[in-house]
Amino acid sequence: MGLDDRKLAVLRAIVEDYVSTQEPVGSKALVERHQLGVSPATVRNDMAVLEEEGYIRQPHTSAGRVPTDRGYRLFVDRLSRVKPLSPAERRAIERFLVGAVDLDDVVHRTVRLLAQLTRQVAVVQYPSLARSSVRHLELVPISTTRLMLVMIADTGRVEQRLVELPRPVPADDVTDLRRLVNEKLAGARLSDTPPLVQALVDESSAELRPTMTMLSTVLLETLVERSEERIALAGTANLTRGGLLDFQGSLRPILEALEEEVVLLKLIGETEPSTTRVLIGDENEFDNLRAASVVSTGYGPGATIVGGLGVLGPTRMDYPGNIATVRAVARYVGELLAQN
Amino acid sequence: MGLDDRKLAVLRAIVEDYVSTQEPVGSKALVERHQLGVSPATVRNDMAVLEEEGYIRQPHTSAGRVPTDRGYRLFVDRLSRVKPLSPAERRAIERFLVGAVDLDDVVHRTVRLLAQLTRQVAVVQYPSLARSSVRHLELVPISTTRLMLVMIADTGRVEQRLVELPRPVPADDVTDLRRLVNEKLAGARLSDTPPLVQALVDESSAELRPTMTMLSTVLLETLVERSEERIALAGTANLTRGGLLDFQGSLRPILEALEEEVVLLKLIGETEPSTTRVLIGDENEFDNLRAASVVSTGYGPGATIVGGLGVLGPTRMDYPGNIATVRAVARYVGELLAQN
DNA sequence: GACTGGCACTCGCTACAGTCGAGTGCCAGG
DNA sequence: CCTGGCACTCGACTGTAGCGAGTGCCAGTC
Repeated sequence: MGLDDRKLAVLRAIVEDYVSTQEPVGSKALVERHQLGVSPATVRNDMAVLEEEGYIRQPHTSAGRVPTDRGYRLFVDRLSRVKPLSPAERRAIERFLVGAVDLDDVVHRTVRLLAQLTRQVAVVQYPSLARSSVRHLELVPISTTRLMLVMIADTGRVEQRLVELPRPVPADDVTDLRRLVNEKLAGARLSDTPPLVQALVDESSAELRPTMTMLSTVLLETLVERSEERIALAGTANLTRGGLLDFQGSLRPILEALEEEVVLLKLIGETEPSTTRVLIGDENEFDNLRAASVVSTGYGPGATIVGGLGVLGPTRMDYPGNIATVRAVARYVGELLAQN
Repeated sequence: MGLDDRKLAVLRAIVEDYVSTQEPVGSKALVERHQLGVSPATVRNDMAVLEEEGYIRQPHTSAGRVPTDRGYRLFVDRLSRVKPLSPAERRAIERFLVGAVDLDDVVHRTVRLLAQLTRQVAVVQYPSLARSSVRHLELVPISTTRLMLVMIADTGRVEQRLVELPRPVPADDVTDLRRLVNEKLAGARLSDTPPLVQALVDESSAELRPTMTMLSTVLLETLVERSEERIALAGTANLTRGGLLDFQGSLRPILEALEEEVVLLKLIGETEPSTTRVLIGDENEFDNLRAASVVSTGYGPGATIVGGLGVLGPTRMDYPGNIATVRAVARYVGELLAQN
């Protein structure tokens, strides 16, 4: 495809200028602001080639050039180094995350931090239940025919569900149930629990069986089927930066997409181990987000990954900076989780 | 102030037309669409008076009239009847809320329902801890020096916190602690707990005292001080309806306000018993929301109120409709909570 | 063959003038 | 007190013209 070093440098310069000024960049401005060592005319020739190859385009005939999604992709893959964080940013991360008292707190602080540092919309997935193990199951009698099932996962997540019992169950039986359930399930990965739950029913005494059966369905629902992923969001106000230029004038589709947990999960939840993923413009599968880019990564204690986090913004975003920030925050959160 | 019936009818007509068409309304259009029984010229005279009194204004000299915040206020207080809900809406409410399995589920469904029915931004406050009583406290050993404290409130809310212990505590002691704590606190309103917690420390054996002291601080934090209010939000995409006319062109301040839990709580959380509150434009205390109106009410099982819910939208909103919907949804949610 | 300076051209943006029409305020008459 | 009529205002829209940023191309130079 014949892109020599200088053409790549031109592309890089176009991306950088456009990201920072938000205006189409012309050949003259380019040579003035970057040391390309050639004249505007030469740059124009290079730009013609870049345009032919689909890396940049002209909004109007007599305007400067703007990177295409493909151009950003090339930039991210080959032309940018991850920016090291400034000491101020490192300090901000630590200051923000120190003192979190529980998982909710950690997630909320993280999502706000990300939004603030990147000035984009931030998304943080709670540690996925599918990747958690059962730490403890608690049964709390609410009335004679109602139990509250509380599941505490090793990732810190706590899920509760109400269990309607087929008939009144004495307190001693509840104690038995609690013991049985914990003996069988504590320590198991949530994804491995279905056969164990079945075994619980099979092995229980005739007396407890009806209650255990009822309990088991709720257990399965809580642990596996309804396996609720939770999501925290912050910084939507950042979408309005850059006037109405980004997102071709309408925030509507973006806001709609952000309300769909399913969409967000697809965007940030499916990260391969320890990779930072960048989705640019129409690379992502949702029509509503064709004008947006997403930078996401997985996080978790140590090397394991329990959830995803990331930021969403206009395709015209500071990729190197955002990638660096997302990675750094994910690492800090991982360390925080490892301590607990 | 000399507003006779016809002038009020004119104001009502202006509000209704403006809300539905979103365009300044002129005298001619008014007499055509409403049976006022007088000529445009007469209506113009009335409008001149209404303008003098501050109920309507002209965006430009040669344009129609638009209601002011004060005009909406008069409309809401004296000129509108609450619209009865359509059967379709009633059905939608029931269909939406039936089958909720826990509090989170109820709140999420409610907020989505509200957003969908009113086509505005919906806000639902979780049942306030301050208005809840302790149903049960659970202590779950995480390691020898760490406990997970889980508090289950009668409103269905479940809060958890990690407790760092000053020294290892054997399992039997945890059982004792659990019993002591529950004996003392179960059934108490959260706001009444501080002296009880103090009593727990004072009465505990020398052996348990250090642990109990540590536990008590976390208890107080969880139950009272950090008494976290939680909020669910939906329908932000509705802010983009009506182009950029509403909110004078910028969603920014609105989105910023919606990210502040404190702001939302002030808006919907401070409702006097069983009243529906309407805040119009600059009646609310936040500068960011001067272009917005809020309709909110309290909800709870039976006659008690445990939290607030409401909608937020442009001052140009369908007040009668939204008031009716907010009330109806609050009533349904109250019934749902009463069942549990 | 690669780069450069020069030049004609395109086209969006802004300013300005002119027209149109919705809507008003006022007034005289019923 | 209401009404029809009338002059007036002023925003919205249209068309024209000039400006200027930016381009593509070409002939000339190293």
